[in-house]
Amino acid sequence: MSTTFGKGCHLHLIDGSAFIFRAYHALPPLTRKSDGLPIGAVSGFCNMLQRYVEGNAGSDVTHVAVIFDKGSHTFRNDMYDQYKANREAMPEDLRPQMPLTREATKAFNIACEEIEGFEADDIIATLARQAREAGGRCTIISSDKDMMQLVGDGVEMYDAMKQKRIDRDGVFEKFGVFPEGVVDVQALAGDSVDNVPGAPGIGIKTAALLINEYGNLEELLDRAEEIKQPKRRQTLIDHRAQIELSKRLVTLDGNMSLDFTLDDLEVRDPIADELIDFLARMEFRTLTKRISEALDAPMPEIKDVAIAAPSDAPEAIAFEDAAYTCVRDMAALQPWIDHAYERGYVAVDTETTGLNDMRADLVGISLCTEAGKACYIPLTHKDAGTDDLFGSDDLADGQINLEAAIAALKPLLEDQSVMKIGQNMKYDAKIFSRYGIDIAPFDDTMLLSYAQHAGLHNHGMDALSERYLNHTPIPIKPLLGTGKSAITFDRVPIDQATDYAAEDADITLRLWQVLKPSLHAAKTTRVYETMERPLVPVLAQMERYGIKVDRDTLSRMSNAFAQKMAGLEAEIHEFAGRPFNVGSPAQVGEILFDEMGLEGGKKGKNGKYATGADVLEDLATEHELPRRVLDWRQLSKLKSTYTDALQDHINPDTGRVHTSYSIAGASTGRLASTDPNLQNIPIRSEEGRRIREAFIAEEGKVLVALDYSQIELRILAHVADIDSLKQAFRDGQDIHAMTASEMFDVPLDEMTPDVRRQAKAINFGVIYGISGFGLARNLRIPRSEAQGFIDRYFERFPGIKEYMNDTTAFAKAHDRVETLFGRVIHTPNINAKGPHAGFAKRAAINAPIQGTAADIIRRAMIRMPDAIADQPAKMLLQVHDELLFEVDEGGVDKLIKTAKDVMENAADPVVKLDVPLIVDAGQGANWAEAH
DNA sequence: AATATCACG
DNA sequence: GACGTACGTGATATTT
Repeated sequence: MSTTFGKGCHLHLIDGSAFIFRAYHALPPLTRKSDGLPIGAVSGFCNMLQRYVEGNAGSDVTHVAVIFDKGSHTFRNDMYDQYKANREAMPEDLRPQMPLTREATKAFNIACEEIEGFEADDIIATLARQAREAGGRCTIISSDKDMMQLVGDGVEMYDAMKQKRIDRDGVFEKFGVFPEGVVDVQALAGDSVDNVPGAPGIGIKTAALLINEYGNLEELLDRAEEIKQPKRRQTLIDHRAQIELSKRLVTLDGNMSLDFTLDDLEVRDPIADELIDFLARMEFRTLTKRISEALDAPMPEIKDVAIAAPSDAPEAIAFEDAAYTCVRDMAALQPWIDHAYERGYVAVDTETTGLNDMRADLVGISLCTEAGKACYIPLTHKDAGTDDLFGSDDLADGQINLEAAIAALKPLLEDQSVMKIGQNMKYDAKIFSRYGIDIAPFDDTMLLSYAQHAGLHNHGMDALSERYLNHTPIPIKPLLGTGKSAITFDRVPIDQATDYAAEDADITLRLWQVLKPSLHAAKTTRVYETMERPLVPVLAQMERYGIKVDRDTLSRMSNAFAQKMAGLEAEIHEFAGRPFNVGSPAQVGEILFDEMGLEGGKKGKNGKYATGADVLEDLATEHELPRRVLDWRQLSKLKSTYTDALQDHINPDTGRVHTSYSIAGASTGRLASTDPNLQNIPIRSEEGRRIREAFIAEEGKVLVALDYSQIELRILAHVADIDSLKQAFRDGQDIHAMTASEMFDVPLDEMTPDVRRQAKAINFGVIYGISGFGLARNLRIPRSEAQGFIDRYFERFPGIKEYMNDTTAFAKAHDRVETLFGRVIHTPNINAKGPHAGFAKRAAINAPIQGTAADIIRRAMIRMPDAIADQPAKMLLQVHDELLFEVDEGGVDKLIKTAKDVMENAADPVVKLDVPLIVDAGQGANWAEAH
């Protein structure tokens, strides 16, 4: 029944990606009611297709196709590696919807085409050319200016949004040239969206002027010397190669070889069953109804069960009654995999031999596909053994072979259309990656909670289960035991392991059913999608790389510290008149205040003297002993926490130290580093700083440190809108000197270091929610004087006081504050009375500033891997306002340029800061040199 | 398990 | 007018 495409035929080509992105951005994040699958873009896409079909009833269109992009790497990336390089990554909640838009197109019985490595534009160009050569007409349904070069001679565009046809005149309106001149204009003007460089300083207007004058780009470039304006002439001469490259980038490939013909695109009527079945599966009630009526087909029933079961719905199986399955062979595993595909989501949890994801081995995997329905797949449990306490090293019977299970689960865990749900997915993802599985897409209940409830409670599974499911999870302690007799999970009997592990997956799924739907109402979808979840793979990668630490350097330092400590200890005992434990604050207090009778001993609530550094510092003027104790403590700290402990953290397999970052630990959005903490390696004291010499680059490589300069003060200047501070940052002035000058009426060139130091303390104090008492203690000045400084400061910078008042008022009204990027930090004690009140107030003032800085570096980190993908460089560590890289010796300059650029522009495009962000760079063979 | 101390931004 | 007080973290040793 097929006609050959030719004269009288009319081909419609729909730009699929344009439809999808418009649908995604125009609609609020809609989720499928039964399971929470993000579905907003698919819904919008279907509505647009439907409107398109309705609008075309009775028109002359004979052929139609929806054309999609496929793959992110195209031949244009081979030409120019920066092509489309500044594109934001696809939102996580859009990715699983992409395959569904293809399904939708097919459900409408419209041809659906995509070709790996090519943009939709090229396919469209090729089809448009074929249609034209066959003597037919072609309409491209898109408003993308990149395709305007195709217009003319039977080819037109149609802007579905503005409902406007674009013909040759329409193109002229947009570009100032007719379609044949479009690529020349684009080559000159460049395109910031696709990152096509063009000629600097030349926009569309100028470009059109030039092309119209000289006829075409080649002519223009050949005769560039004739241009009168000197700057323009020079630009064209200097950037000739870049302009020619730009032209190649914007020119569409209309000569692709396709494995289908125009005839395959003939308009077909929808098949009612298939279309309605698809729409019903997506649970689009309104659209299903409308189309059922239009096609005169019965309206199917769409189940109306929300994932978070309403209270009047039948209760999900109680945890106590849930019977969990132990999967012991492949035949038993398959139904679980099938069910996961069917539902489109599955909760996953791994059990391992330990808590260190760099070293622990996989013991088993649990899956949960609906509340109360979960299984545990034991893989490497050891034989229980009969009388031997430790059991044998043989594998227990009745377990699937590890490799076979991995092979069976890998497609599911990597399938873009199935959402994997985990609690603290970074851990499981790291384990899976060691077994060759790149788990995606995923949701993380810990991060869902963190995005919504930071500041209210912690986000561990136990706390979440208690709070949101009213259920206490089975504790792990009784299974593993404690102390010396503790066993690893592979020694836990499989039946006990099943109850525990399957329940974890069950809990995780139920938490997701509660926490995912509430994300949107909490207005934290964007924070979760763009600043929490995408960070997981980035951190996982950094943790896996680790940083090289030289054991010998640490060991030598430990010995040196031990010697010095022994000397100090002897002196201290001498001064005290008797031996005692210098490491015991209680005993130090006794010696100082009871036995030696020094003044100023203050007892805390436990009846112990305070002997903190500030106290000893004051006493040091009166006696030799306190100074010695201070020195001893410094060395003790350095030795025990750093030079000794760090050695134990060197991974024997890699020779490197692998920290673990907790994403949901700090309420403000900062990361925290644990096991070991690499965010508090000494630097302030000269002795401590030398510990950084043990953090080294691999042979032939260099460590590069990039840190934001004064980022929190810059954010303060922006949020409090202080013109003089903002201007000072724009001018690159010394901000503390400038503050001092304003406050104390001292001209900048007469500034003394001491006055500047005081202003610096005040600047930082402001960020922390300043008080006279705190400033007085920090500067060691009388409280009245400190209060005077603060009053003076607010007098000179009234906007700061206003910011503080506004922030606390907002917190009191809403019980939360927010960062510039919308991160929510709850302040539950802000309306409390008593001593809590002061804490809460200062925390509320600090949180938006610290949190915004945290957001900015998070954004930089998320963009960094793509930005440096082509460089011999790895991002290793984050220390709040600093990123540390390891890079091949020859690649230092390029890395600094790229990474600095990413960091300085990390707020874009969501927040436009009134102050520039400045990043300083250092490099060296070790961390001390790099900083 | 709680407390005191001190390392970092 | 008194209360207490700089913000955010993690690791270690001592003491309970």
